[in-house]
Amino acid sequence: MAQEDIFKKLVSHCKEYGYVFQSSEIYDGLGAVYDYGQYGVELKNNIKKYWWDSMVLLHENIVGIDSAIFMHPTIWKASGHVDAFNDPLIDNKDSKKRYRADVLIEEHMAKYEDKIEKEVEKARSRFGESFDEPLFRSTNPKILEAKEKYDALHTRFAAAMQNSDLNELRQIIIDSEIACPISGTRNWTEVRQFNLMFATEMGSTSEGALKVYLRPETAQGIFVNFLNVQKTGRMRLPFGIAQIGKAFRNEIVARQFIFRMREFEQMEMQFFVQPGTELDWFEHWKNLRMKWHQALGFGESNYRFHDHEKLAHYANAAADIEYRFPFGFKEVEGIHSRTDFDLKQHQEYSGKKMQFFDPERNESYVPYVIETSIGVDRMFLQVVSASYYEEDLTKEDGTPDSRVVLRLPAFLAPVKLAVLPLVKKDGLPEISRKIIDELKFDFNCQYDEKDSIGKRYRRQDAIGTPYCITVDYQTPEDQTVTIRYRDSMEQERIPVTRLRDIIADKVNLRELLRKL
RNA sequence: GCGGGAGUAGCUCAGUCGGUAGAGCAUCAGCCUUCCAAGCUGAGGGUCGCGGAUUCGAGUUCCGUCUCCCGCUCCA
Repeated sequence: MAQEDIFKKLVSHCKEYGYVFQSSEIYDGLGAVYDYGQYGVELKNNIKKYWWDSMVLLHENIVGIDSAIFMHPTIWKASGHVDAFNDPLIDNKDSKKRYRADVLIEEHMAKYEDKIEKEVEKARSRFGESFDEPLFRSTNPKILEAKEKYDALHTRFAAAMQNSDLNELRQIIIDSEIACPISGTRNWTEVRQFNLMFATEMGSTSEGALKVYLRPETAQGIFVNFLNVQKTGRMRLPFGIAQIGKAFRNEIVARQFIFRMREFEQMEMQFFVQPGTELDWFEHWKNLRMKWHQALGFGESNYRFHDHEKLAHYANAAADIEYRFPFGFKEVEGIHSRTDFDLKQHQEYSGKKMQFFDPERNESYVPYVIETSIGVDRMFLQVVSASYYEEDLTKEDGTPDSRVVLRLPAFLAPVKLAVLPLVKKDGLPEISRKIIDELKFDFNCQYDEKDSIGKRYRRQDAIGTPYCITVDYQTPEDQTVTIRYRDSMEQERIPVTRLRDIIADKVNLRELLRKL
């Protein structure tokens, strides 16, 4: 089956079985916003627990926080989000390609610079030893002409950017005769501004209200609490702060189901280190995070690193962990060496010293930061796509059969076990209820007595329940039940009294964490 | 935003030339009692995405609009 079809099936499976619903569906939906259903929320919580425990439980030098979504607006000036994420975009009508208007102009300016350098090189080889480069640069007419054009363009461009003058940006592109690299035409649309951040107002009256943003990333909540946590927790470098929380971004186009949403959830950990050691720690976290993914057993070949060539303004190294989704390898997690950029910015904007006194070195400095940042929703999609199987089976009588099964790792499964009376009479339902009453304190259980036993097994397969306990006529005689395994469909007979221990052992997170 | 595709029951879809809504599965109740979906009987569920136009009459034709899916740029 085509990958795209599988993805479509997966999306409707998520809806049909209560994992993910379109937001505001009865009102025609709200673009790129989704709700998690009764099973989705359980799976999501389990994913978050796996991450949280792998950070906070396993590392004595990592602690968690939960910072507010609203933050002082200056934080986003300091972080660069206010400026860096208001990209002016322009489309070429012929090639249908979209570009950042500022990048187009910058690339055009770079051409003038190239031209100048080429002239210098040419002259250098012509004059040899006697070449006076500064003199040449300041007198050669070709260079002066290029330089003049460059300067004029630069001045105009800088002014336009400063004033956020979108019409002027478009005019610069037209006046500079910049053509689309694909179509070669100059058939451009208007320049439009795309705001990454959601703005709202804080204050009960409109006058005097403070314009605040819904955070576009959770990281800044960690940075601005760096001193609080370091001091109150008596933390010493290296140490980390973990956080799980919602973030909001106005995506230009937001699609591919829950892969790219306007409201999404992040699991971020900022690890503060001594300057100079950051690249070692970067490698360390890259590998550890990859291990965390692979411990789920979805197949090592379905993961890869993608090292960034082009780095963000705050980073000196960056890599993504990509997973092979039905629609291709896509980024699930980013590991970034953020240098001391963020803390330094906050130090400057807030006037507070964002430093750590290192007793060994007997000096204070701004720590460097390694960030691991994973999207909960993307992780959710990874887990679901890795677990979704349409199986062809053969019945005992040889006729073909099929089933849809979510092979979720037992720890992540929303429902751990279903207790099913073989038939709906002769006291079997009562025994089943009693078993659930014992187990419901430990596990998410389900009871089902409707339809044939086979149908009930299939229903549990579809939501990914790893274990089905069946109460049959032998149960009242010797207090045993059968446990049926979702993946193999095989059954074992075990005493009712051992159920709790056996299941607890299988759904425990411990074994997973031990692999890290 | 631009281009392409699609909206009819919870799901998958049919619906002829314009004549007032249909199937399978699912759900619920009952029967049956059976260890791997699709046995029997019955029931509930639809302003056909929304608005307008044409018409005696629109799920069907026309116009507008909204939403979803796919591709292009950004990112978790």
